[in-house]
This record gives sequence, C-alpha cells and structure tokens, in this order.
Amino acid sequence: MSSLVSQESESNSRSLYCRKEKSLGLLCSNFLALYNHDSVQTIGLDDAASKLGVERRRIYDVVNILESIGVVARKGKNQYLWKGFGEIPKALEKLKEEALNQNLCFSDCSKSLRVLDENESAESLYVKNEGQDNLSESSKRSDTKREKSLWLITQNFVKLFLCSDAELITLDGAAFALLGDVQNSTAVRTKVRRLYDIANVFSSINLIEKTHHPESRKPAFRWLGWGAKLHNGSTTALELNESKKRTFGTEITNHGLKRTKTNSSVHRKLNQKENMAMHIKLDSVEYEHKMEHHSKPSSQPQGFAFGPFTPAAISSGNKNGRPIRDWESHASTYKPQYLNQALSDLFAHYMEAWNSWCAEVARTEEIH
DNA sequence: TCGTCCCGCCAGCGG
DNA sequence: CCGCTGGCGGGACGA
Repeated sequence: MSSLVSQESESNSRSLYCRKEKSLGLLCSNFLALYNHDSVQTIGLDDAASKLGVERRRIYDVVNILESIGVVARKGKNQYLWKGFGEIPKALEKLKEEALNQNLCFSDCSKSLRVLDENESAESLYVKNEGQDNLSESSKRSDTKREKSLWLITQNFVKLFLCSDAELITLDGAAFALLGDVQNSTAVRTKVRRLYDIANVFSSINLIEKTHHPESRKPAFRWLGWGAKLHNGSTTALELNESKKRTFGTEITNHGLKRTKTNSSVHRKLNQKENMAMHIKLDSVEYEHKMEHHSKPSSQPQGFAFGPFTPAAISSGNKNGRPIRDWESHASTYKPQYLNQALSDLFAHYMEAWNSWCAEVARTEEIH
C-alpha cells in the first residue's frame, strides 16, 4: 500500500477536491468564455486542455456536444473551428427538419405538461425510424460505434425535445426513447450516464433547464431553446450564458486535486458483453456530419447582441471598460413582468447566477 | 442511501 | 507503431 496516497500533503490545504468545480458544465462555460470571441477562428484541443487545466479527454466531451449544435466544427486533427452561438438556430432547425423526415413519432401528441419518463416511453413514446432498412453505402459493422457516439446521442436528445410534446423529459425517459426498448438495463444506465453529460453542457448553455416534475418529484429537463427573438427585453439563453462564470482568468487549472480514489489498484473488468440488440437507429446517418459546408454567413456573424453580459467583460478583464456595477444595480432592480412560469423560473435562476457571479468577482478582486 | 457524473482505461482508427 | 479519439462504466461525491 501507500503507493499513491494523497500526495497533496498539507502544502495546499485550502484547495480540497470539489466535484462541482470539475463538472462538464462548468468546463463548458469556461471553454466558451475562452473561445467565444469574434477573433477566435480555430481551437486547438491541446491549447484548450492546457488553458482550461483539464485532460484532453474532457475537451472531447465538450467539443463533441457543442459540435452537435453547430457551435464548433471539426476542422481536422486536433483542430476545431469556432462557429459561434449564431449557428445554433440553424442547427436546431436542421435537426428538427431531420427529425420530421425521419418520421420520429412520439405516438402521443396531446397535453403539454407531460413527462416523458420510462413508463410511457417504453412503449408509446419510443422513437422509431421509418427508413431504417437500407443504409446502403455504409453497411459497416462498425456503425454501432457511430450510433453510440456522443455526437449522435446529443442530436437525438435534442430531437426528442424538438419533436416531443412532452414539456419535461426525464433522462431515463430519454434513454429509453433513444434505445427503443428496454431489454438491457446496462445499456440504459450507460445511456443515462451520457445524457447526464449532455444535459450538463446544455444547462450551462441554457438550452435546457433542470427542474422537478410537479407530482412525481422526479428530476426532469425542460427545453428552453435558443430564443431566436432577440427583442430587447426578452430573456433568451444568450443573455444567460455568461452569468455563472466562476473564477476564470485568474487561474483555472484543475490539475492535481484528483478525487481520492479508494485505493486504485487496477482492476478493469474487460466486460466485453456485446449485448446490444435492437437498435432503433434514430438517425440513419446519411448526414455525413463531417464537414458540412456550413456556409458561414459572414466573417463573424453572430447577429445577436448579448444581454447585459458580454463575454468580453467577463473573461479577459473587461476590455470594454463598461463598469459592472451599473449592470449589477440594474439587474437587481429590474423586475420583469413575466407571467409565464417558465420565464419567471428562468429569471430566478438568472438572478441567482448573477448574484453568485458578482460575489465571485468581488472575492477575486479583493485578492488583487 | 442513491442520484449524479468525474475520471481515466483502453479499443479503434488513421497516418 | 504511435498519437488522436472517444466509448464506457467503476465508483467517488454530495444532497
């Protein structure tokens, strides 16, 4: 024993491992803060990994998910292109259209406040695909790999929201829907794990929001969408994005501080069960997602205007000099007259995030 | 206790 | 063979 005990011996007592600080969602936020600038063209994975202080593996997670909604696009080995949030509406539209063509059917299309959970999705709500027969060109066996990719799972998850009438979706429900059937609990569990990851980054982008279903108490997610309106006053995900930054810019290294592994000792199971049976392939590929021409409207489209929070002000020491205080007072004074429940929830979340961020900033400034 | 999900092993694959 | 990718699930964390 004693092989790898905690090597963080007292030198840095203040910095204990904190799971939340290492969440994918947070990493995603930081990633965006780092690259969401007009000047950014390409993103180097190594660069991102080192700047964000995480292992490269994690960057893949973030990037794969973001790629699904057009925010970034693979350029080549180790390189991604920054496309921007402006791509999201287009990506979503395309996904929706795609979903419709695929004839995804969530057999029940009625009430609005329904929860897509395992009970019903198991039979009636499962996603089916009409033209699943001839995949023609690529009848490779290794297609299963693609089916399980984060990229595809993410897109299908989005399609679920876009096409289902269910207002709230449970991860279990989504997992069942994406799998088609529930003959294998292991598969479901794995799928759910992935969905947690996706949900986290989507939450950090405010594409979805986590809540609890009124009755069942079960945690579920609500689609917030990417409010394409942009009318001033309307709260969109865009405005919320930069709200919950945490100590960023000072030193965001997460290295070291690993969670204390029980006692490690390598014991990998080599569980090579190949139980995957029926795959209701939601997507039948044919959308060689690779390098879609993605006509970039202009050099740096982003026709959107950030709300009170511009990323520039947050990440690299607000260069635009706009005093944050103004916004702060404004934010704490402004009371929208939202009657809509979803919006007011959103606003509450927004305020909370804003406040915590302010506290964070204050704390950081103190040190300097 | 149990829902959440970090972490990193290692299989695939392209060069 | 090497380095990049990223599927996968054990098990740690935190409510």
